[in-house]
Amino acid sequence: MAERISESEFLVLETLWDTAPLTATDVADRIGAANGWTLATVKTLLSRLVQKSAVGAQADGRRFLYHPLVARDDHAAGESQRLVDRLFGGRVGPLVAHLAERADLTAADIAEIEALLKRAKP
Amino acid sequence: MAERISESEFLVLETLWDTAPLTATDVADRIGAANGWTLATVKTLLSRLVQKSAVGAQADGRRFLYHPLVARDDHAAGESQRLVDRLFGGRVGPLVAHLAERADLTAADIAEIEALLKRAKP
DNA sequence: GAATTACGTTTACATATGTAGTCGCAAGCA
DNA sequence: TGCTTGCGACTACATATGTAAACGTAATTC
Repeated sequence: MAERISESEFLVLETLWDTAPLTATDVADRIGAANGWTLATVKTLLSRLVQKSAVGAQADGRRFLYHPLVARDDHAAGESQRLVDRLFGGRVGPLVAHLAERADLTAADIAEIEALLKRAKP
Repeated sequence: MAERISESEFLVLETLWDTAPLTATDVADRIGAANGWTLATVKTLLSRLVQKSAVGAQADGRRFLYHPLVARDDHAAGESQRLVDRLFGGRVGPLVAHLAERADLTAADIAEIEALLKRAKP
């Protein structure tokens, strides 16, 4: 399902997108210290992700190997859509306008987007 | 401050961006029913927005006239930046790519963005 | 075989958020 | 002047989220 994923949960999910499957300890080793989390915290986040069907767990002996059930792209697309809907009435133009105004676009970005638009054109 | 504003609070803020100042009752009249909120709920949301310094309250006799303290554009820009940072490593290109792939771009959007990019170009 | 270790599960607790009721007071109406 | 009404403040309670300890059990080590 499309259960909402929290910020911390997202960081765990990112780790699994990067490498999967991983055990809870693996995940904690990779991002625990960086976020100030103990192994216990990582375990809780993994459990909640499993509950939300965002992550799957395959038994491997007495432990679990966790792997993502939602695609990174799907999640990103969903969140992007949410933002565009909420803040810009579903219009992408104004979003890009905002980002462009804040000089967040490099020349490479511009070239990339222009190429994309050409392809998107009917 | 740049306190995070919740979804419900955002809806109240939107109302004030549309028209300000408004009393709590005014806000409730405008968006209460549509969201299934009672006046009490609207009052709580307004209080929280005031606490977060996102909304200001000017005493008008016994009641308050509420008005936004944060600009709609600033909020939108901040949230957009957050999304881009979190999901796309700060790169705008991939964000647009996602939206383009999902066919969320109309011909008008494309024209608009192209015009924007031309202007943004050095 | 006993002690320690490695796991997942259960439980815990604080803060944020969604949603709303109650209280106390001031203002207007009767 | 007393009653009603309108309003903000305070209080309340459920769920979500951040963060983690305790518990029970299986495996590994000595």
